[in-house]
Amino acid sequence: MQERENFVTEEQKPLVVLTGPTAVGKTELSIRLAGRIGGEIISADSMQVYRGMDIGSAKVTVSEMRGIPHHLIDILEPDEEFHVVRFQERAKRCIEEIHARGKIPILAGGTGFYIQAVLYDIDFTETQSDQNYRRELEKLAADRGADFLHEMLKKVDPESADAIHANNVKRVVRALEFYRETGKKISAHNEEERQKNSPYRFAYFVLNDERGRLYANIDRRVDQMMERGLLQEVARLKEKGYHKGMVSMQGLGYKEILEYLDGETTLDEAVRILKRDTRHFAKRQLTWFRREKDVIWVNKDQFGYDDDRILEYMTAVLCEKKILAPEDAGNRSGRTGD
RNA sequence: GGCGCCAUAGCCAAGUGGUAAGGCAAAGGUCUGCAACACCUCUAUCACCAGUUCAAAUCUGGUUGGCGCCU
Repeated sequence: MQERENFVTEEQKPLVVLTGPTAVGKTELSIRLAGRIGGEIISADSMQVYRGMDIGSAKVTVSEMRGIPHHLIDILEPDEEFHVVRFQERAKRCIEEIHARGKIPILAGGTGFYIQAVLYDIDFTETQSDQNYRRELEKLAADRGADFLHEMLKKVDPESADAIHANNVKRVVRALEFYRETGKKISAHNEEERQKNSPYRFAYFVLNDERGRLYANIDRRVDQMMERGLLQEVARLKEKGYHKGMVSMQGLGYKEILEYLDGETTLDEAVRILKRDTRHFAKRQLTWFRREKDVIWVNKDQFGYDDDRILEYMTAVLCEKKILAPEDAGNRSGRTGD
C-alpha cells in the first residue's frame, strides 16, 4: 500500500538525515557522504554546540572534516542555555542557506529530538515562558510531592496526565506551563503536530550495528577519550567555573568526570559509570529511532562493515527518492536489498 | 582424613515455618522548550535427593560444590 499523502511536490527541498546511536561511526560516514553528494553537514548534537567540550562530546576535528562545511558546532559557551527551540531556529536557517548555495543539507548527529523538531518542523509555539511560574511548579513538586502536581495536571489536561507518569516531574511541569501560557492542552497540541508531514523531501538514515559490537565500541571509545585527556578537559572547564548545574555539564563524560573531580568517587568508578551510562544512552537512542516513522535502517553488518558499500546504498536510495539527480550520484550500481 | 561454615535470578543481597524484599546489570518502552535530560515496565520458586509438618528457602538426614581451620 502506498501512502498517498506522502507524495513529493516540487516545493519540497531535499534533506538528508544521518543518525544512529553513539559510537556507531556517524561522523566519518557523514563526511564521506557529504563529499560524495555535494552536501554540508548540520550537526544535530546537543553537546557539540559547546566550545571547549571536544573530547567528551567526540567532536569532529578540523582535519577530519576534510573541507566539508560543518554547522552548529562550537557556537556556544558551556554556560549558555540551549534547547530544541533554539536548535530548530538555527538549523532551519542553515538549511535555507545551504539550499541557496545549491548544496544538500545533511543533518547528522545523535539527538533524535532535535532531528524530529526540524524534520517535521514542529511548532513549539514561541511564548516568553515565565520562569517564575516554572519555578513555582518545581517548588510545589518538591514541597508537596510529584503526585500533587500530577493532580493539578489532571484537572486541566487529563489526557496529558494520563500519558505522563506522575514521577516525571519535568514533563508534568512543562504540560502545566504550556496550559498556563497558551490556554490549550499540550496533549491536543502534540496530537496535531504528530499529524504533520515533513516539509522536506528527505531520507532518514539510521546507522546501526549489532548490540554487542556497539557496546564494545563504546567501551573502547571511552578509554580513548581518557587517553586523549578527557580528565584535563573537564578539569579545565571546572576551573573556568562551569559546574554540574549546567546543562552542558550534564553531558556524558562531563557529569561523571566532574564527580571524580569533586571527590565523590574514584577515577576508575567514574570511568565505569561513564561507560555504563553511554551504553544506556545508546539503547535509548535506538528506542527513539525505532518509533520514528519513515526511517531507513542501515545495519553495518549487512554491508560487511564496508563504508563504500554503505555509501553506495545510501546514494542509490537518495536517487530513488529524487533527493539526488542520477547524474550527480555517479554510478548507482550495487544497489542491494529492498 | 577430621572439624566448622556456606550454597537464594547474570552479579550483589534480604528473608530462620505460612506461600521469595531491594540494588545493579541485561531487555523493552515513554518522550513535541532542559533530550548525552527526565521518566516507566520487567526477570527465580530458593544447589540436589529424601524426610518432618496442614504448611519449608527457612527444621532433620544425606548427596554435590565452595570456603576456612586442623592432622
